Formats: sequence, C-alpha cells, structure tokens
Amino acid sequence: MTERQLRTWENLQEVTELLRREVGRDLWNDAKLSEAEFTVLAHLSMAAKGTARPSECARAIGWDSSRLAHQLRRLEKRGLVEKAASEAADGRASLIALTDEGRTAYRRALGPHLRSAQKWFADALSDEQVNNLADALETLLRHGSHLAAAPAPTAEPRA
Amino acid sequence: MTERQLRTWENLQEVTELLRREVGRDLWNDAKLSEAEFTVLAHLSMAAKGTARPSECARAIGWDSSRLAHQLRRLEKRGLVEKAASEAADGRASLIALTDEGRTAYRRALGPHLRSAQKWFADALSDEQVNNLADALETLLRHGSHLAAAPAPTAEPRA
DNA sequence: AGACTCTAGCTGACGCGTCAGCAATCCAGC
DNA sequence: GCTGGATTGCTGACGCGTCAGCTAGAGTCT
Repeated sequence: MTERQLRTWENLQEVTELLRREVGRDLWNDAKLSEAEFTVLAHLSMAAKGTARPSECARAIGWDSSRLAHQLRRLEKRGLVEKAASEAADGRASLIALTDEGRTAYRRALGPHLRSAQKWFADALSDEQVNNLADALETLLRHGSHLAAAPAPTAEPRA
Repeated sequence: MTERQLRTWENLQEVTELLRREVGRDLWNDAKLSEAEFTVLAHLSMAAKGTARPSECARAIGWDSSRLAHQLRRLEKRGLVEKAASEAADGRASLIALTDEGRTAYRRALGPHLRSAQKWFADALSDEQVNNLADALETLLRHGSHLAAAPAPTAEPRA
C-alpha cells in the first residue's frame, strides 16, 4: 500500500467511527433507540402487517441470525416487538411482530434520525463529493462481496 | 436529504461494517489480536521505550480514557502490557509499558494486517477513486470535528 | 424406515464501547 | 491555609456483535 492509500484507510476508519458514535448518540437522545434497534424496527415497519420471519428479516438487513436473535430478545424485553403464532407449514418457522409501542417508537425516531444523518453526513458534502463517494463505496462493496463469497485463493471446492 | 444522499449514507454504513468485520477477522486469524488491541500496541510500539501515560495515549489514538482503561485491563490480563512505576512529579500519573510478548505480538501482526487492509480496501480502488475518497473523508472529518466541538446551534458560551 | 444433510432458531461466553460516577491529585484565587 | 474546580485514572452496568454449539424440523437418498 502506498502512503496515500494507508492514510485514506486510516481516515475511513476514523470518520466512520466518529459518525457511528455521533449519529447513534443523536438517535438515543432523540428517541431512546439504538442504531441496532432502529434497524430492526425499520424493517418490520416496512413489512406488511409489521410481521416477519427472523430468517427473512436477517437476510434483508444483512445480519447473522444470531445477531438478530440477540437483538430480538432485547427488543422484546423493551416491549417493542413480540413473538406471534406462525401459521406456516414449516414447523421451524417463527414469527415476530411489531407492537403498537414499537411502531410508535419507530415513527417518532424516523424524522430526527434522518435529520441527524443529514447534519453529520449530507450537509458536509457537495453533490460531486457524494457522487464520487458513492462510486468508491459501490466498488468497495462489490469487491468485498466478491472476496467474502470466495475467500480461498485456491480453486473452488467442486466445480 | 435526497434519495442519492440517503443511498450513499446507507452504503457507507454497510461498507464500513463489512470492512471492519473482515479485517478484524483477518487480524484475529493471523495474529490473535483484536483491532482495539492492535491499535494500543501500535501506539506503544511507536513510543520511545515502549511506555506511555494513559492520558497521552488516549489523546493520541482519539479514545475516551475509560475506553482505554478497559482495553489496558484486557491487555494486561493477556500479558501484552504492564504497569510501570512512574517517576513523574504528578501523583496522578501512571505509566504503562509494552511487555516483550506485547512487542513481539505487534511485530508479528503488522505485516499481515497491512496486507489485509490492502486486500479488502486498497486493491479495490483506482488511484482516482482513492483521491476522491480521501477528499470526501477529509471534508467529513473537518465537518464532524467542527460540529462536535460546538454542538449547540446557539452562540458559544462566552466569546 | 433409517441415515445424512440442510435450514431455522436459539443460547452462553466473551470482548468491545458508552455512560455515570468515584477517588486522588493538582492548581488558582482568596 | 483552604476551598472550588479541573485533571487523571479507574470501575460497574449495560447494550452490542462474534463465535461455537445446540435442538428440532425438513428434504433426500437408499
């Protein structure tokens, strides 16, 4: 890596840690929700009837099923989410549902959260900077997904 | 926020979470160190004699003193760092020192860690993309530091 | 039917990071 | 000297995220 690449890599870490912390703090101060809680509530609010299967939800937001299970336990403890009876044929399936309180919490959090993201992120950058950033991020995402899908530099196991 | 800004903001979060996880995993697999451990060891290795004051170290790497204290406790438990007698006049001061094992662990981690950052980050981007990214990050960092320094939109307390 | 594999879902252990709060020390001004 | 405020360093509580490992149901093959 060149000096410039290294410096940029370090800056990326520093900036994202800063934004993560500050936007998370804003969300907590404004709506008493963590980023993780907000993410799950957002997906459930999107879903018809506010219900979803854990596996489907985890896939949609790009989480490990374990991570989601832990988060659902915390959300249930807070009363923002509850388990619902699943009428699916698959006996393994379960169903999670937004409570009224959960739906209200999400609705009240959404506006301030977007305003916070604008304040810390969007307000800083020109249109061109956003376009350039979007390009770099898409490239990194493709590259990363590709690497993650085939981690071994050797041949695939079974063609 | 425009649609494009919002999408870019979401992408930024997704990409950084991916890179954080994967590079952290590589570091653990290669050298049995976490990112946090590596960061502290790196600073101590930089310092003359491998010693530093906690407050100075925290400031240098941009951490809360509490965060550093917790990390030092974990590092001491692993034997990578130890408390040293401080000869400073200030009775509050303490001194932390790299152990031989800590120095060795850092030396063995450095190469693989840089290679991992290259693999996940630098390899993906063209020179121009790195330059554009660096520009956006510097802008965000300045903007964020400015906001963090004066969080209230009202006037400063005493001019 | 039985064995094998895959998927869905969950849990415990453990490191990380934030926050509130504490004790000791230093320093300024009276 | 003493008192008020700032600094240094630490800790406990708690939520987050990863990993290893578990159960149970579903699909498949013989």
